[in-house]
Amino acid sequence: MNPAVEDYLKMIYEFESDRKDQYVKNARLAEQFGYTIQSINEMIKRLKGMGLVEYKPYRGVRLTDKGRKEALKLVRAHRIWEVFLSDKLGLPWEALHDEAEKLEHAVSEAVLERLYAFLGRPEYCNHGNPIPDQTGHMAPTYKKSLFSSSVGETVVIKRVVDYKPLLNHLNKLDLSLNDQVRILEKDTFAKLIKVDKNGELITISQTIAETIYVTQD
Amino acid sequence: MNPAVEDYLKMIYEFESDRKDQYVKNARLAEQFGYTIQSINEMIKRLKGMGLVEYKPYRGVRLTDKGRKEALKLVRAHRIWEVFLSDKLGLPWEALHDEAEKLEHAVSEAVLERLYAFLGRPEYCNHGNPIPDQTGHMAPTYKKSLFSSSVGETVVIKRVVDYKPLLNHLNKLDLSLNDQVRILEKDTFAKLIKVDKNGELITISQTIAETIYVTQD
DNA sequence: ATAAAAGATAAGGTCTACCTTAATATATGG
DNA sequence: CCATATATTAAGGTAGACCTTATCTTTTAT
Repeated sequence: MNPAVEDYLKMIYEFESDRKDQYVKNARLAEQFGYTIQSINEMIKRLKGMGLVEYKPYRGVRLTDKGRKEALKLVRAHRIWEVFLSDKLGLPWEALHDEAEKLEHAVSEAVLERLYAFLGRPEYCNHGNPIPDQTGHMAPTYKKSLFSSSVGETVVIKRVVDYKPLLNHLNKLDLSLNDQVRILEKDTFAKLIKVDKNGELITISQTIAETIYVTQD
Repeated sequence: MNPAVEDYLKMIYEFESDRKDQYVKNARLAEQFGYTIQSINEMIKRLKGMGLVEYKPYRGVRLTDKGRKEALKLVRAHRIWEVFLSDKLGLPWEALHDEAEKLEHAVSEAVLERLYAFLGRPEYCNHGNPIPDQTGHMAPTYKKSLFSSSVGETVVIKRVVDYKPLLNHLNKLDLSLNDQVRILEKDTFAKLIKVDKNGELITISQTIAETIYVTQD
């Protein structure tokens, strides 16, 4: 279980859970990693040999139970490190992902459990993604997007997609996790949504508002 | 600067500073890593190509300033992680080394500086080794061994060699960093030293007592 | 139904960091 | 000062994880 293998498992896991694809296409992995499809194919064979994925030509790849278990460990490590980096070291949220990406491969389960306890067993990371426990269970994922909210509603930002350019953009808009906003106006033609945050008017494009998840307050 | 290269630099650094060898012999590196001399030779050539070491056949290898700077970064990262693992997560000292070994390669300088500040800028790690600052400067290394102390002296344990079997042995003897002991008896023929720790009589072999460093109280 | 697009496989290449076996050079001790 | 032990170099090999070019197969869309 080296870092390369681990990265593949995590990526496949994220695709599976993200869009509920039955099978993840090799081409999508290639695109995401920036590798050629041939490299992906080779690696998939290796993963299959290790019993971590099942693979159907022209269909794609899917995690086995064993593979999913491994992927969850990584997701868990990643999110726990994000909480540490943010809560204890004060790293800005756009920097968390890349640093956690390195740390997640560098820690034994024993240390991870201690770190988890040290952080107070958080349920969510600093982008609002749930942290699986040792058995793989996790709190629900917020699924209601900001753009799907109705005018007049007051909502709280609970999850954002962990993608650096997006996070930088949200910084510019002065939007963070747990911010409360009220929907003032939604223009489905102009593809814009206008919200109020403590008297401040913030205009957000539909594309961006669809990557922000909220709860009704 | 991949992990393999980093491990070599750190090892060479440790040999250089440990025994003040002018040049580190390839064979010693081979022995320490458990690799063949040929592998060492290849890697040394790579390191030389990167300008990290100078190499004289039949003499050995020595860090260049650039190499030493890199090695110090690693030593620093290693020791800072040890403090974190011990002070914040409560890991026993015999487990620190192996975990820190993985973490030291997985962290950017920016995060390391934040971690260092979070820990209160410690001067020494939990085996008593000094932590270099960003410029490479560090507090003095304790050099007086327990075995070199005289009968009747009261000393404090300030540094131990970071070697797991030794640390396990010290655990069994109930000896830790910052323990105060009084030398009761030193038998250079039997190669034993007897000390008193809070009324407890502890017998230590010369070999072990030479890996424990103290200050006079 | 078939052509174009998408996907898979095959063959051969690179680089890193290891390995082994064999030949050669140097150092040093008697 | 020369033999032996030690150290170095050379040549060729492996596995992992990537690459390219070229061929072949399946899906899907008209």
